[in-house]
Amino acid sequence: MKLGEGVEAAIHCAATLASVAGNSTMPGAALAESFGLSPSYLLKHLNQLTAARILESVPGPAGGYRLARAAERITLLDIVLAIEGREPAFRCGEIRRNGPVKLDASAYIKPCGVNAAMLWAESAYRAVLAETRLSDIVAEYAAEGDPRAFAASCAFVERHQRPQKSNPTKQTPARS
Amino acid sequence: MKLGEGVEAAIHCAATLASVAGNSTMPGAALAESFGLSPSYLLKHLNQLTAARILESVPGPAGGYRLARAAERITLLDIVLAIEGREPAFRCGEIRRNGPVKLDASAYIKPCGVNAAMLWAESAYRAVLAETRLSDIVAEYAAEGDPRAFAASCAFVERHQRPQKSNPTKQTPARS
DNA sequence: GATATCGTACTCGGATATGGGCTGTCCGAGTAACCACGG
DNA sequence: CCGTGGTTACTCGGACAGCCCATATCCGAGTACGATATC
Repeated sequence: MKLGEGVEAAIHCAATLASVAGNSTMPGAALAESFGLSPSYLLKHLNQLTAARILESVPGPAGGYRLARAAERITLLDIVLAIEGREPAFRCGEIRRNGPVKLDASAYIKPCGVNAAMLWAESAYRAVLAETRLSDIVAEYAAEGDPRAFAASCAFVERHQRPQKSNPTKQTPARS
Repeated sequence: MKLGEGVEAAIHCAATLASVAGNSTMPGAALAESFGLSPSYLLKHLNQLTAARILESVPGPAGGYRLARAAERITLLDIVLAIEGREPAFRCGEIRRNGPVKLDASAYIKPCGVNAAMLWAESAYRAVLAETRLSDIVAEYAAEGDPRAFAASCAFVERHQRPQKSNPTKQTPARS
């Protein structure tokens, strides 16, 4: 039970991108610099977010990343699942069947109670994450956070965002 | 976000030990055989449960493991924390401070909102696990599970449990 | 001066090494049962 | 027959390798911008 540290980076990057106006983009290198992370490694996580349709990428000079949809329609659950994978954390190996007494498969038609309990707990975890929108994170940061830090963040975004020629049709073209 | 498979083994073993009567014990080898697991490896997890005061171990011949307290007072959270560790899954690296603009530490007296949201979700996860007692798992298994599997499990326990001479004072003596 | 063409520089994307932790196994310390012996 | 000592065998506990995934990095494909040569 340990989340990769890429989750933290992904959430902070998404929150930063939420401050980018319109369809402007921000390069991954700028995001990495914003949090003191390795640019090459952060690209991997940003790529995962792009594959999950949370971010959009624009190649070429003046390219970068932006949110694929409004921050109100992105939840923390989306980001966590994009980074950590969609399968549940608890995987039932059905070890109850591996005992010395071999029973017919009809004895195990009922799902494993342990698995059900663990999955129920995890559904509660995911429900809370699903209730937290990215816009909530940004709003809480703007309201509760230190004004200096917020201003510095906004200035950094303003300095590194690259406006795009309005071409909303052709973006993130290929998907293998 | 992926739990080790030792959690599943630990829960099933604890549920099995809940069926052991009185202060009798059950060897780890029998528990491993009961689920088709490697005895040597299961010992590691049972040892963790013992260190967490969930199980008690009795050395020597006719020794083994038993629950340290009633199954009603053992929750799934206890077992999960004993195996996976007590620290939260999400570790905030405070990457918001690592940006190029160096601010005074007074700008970060407020806790990180991302960290708070993730920890809040995890507290919901743990709350559900804390509400599920080991006795609930056993009762659900006895009521909902297949009667044949339950009877086989009870017979296995009955065959492998070792009664102890009533000596409740001196058990699990040393703790380093 | 306007336009087509070429070169360049910047971006993302995937393929490639490395390290830590979970997995799996082994051997040693300790203890209670068992048995032999003596009283 | 009962008590005592030694042996034995069984248990747990911790120390030792192996493998897989997350981490970290690099290089290549693709694209828009800018300069340049031409009309």
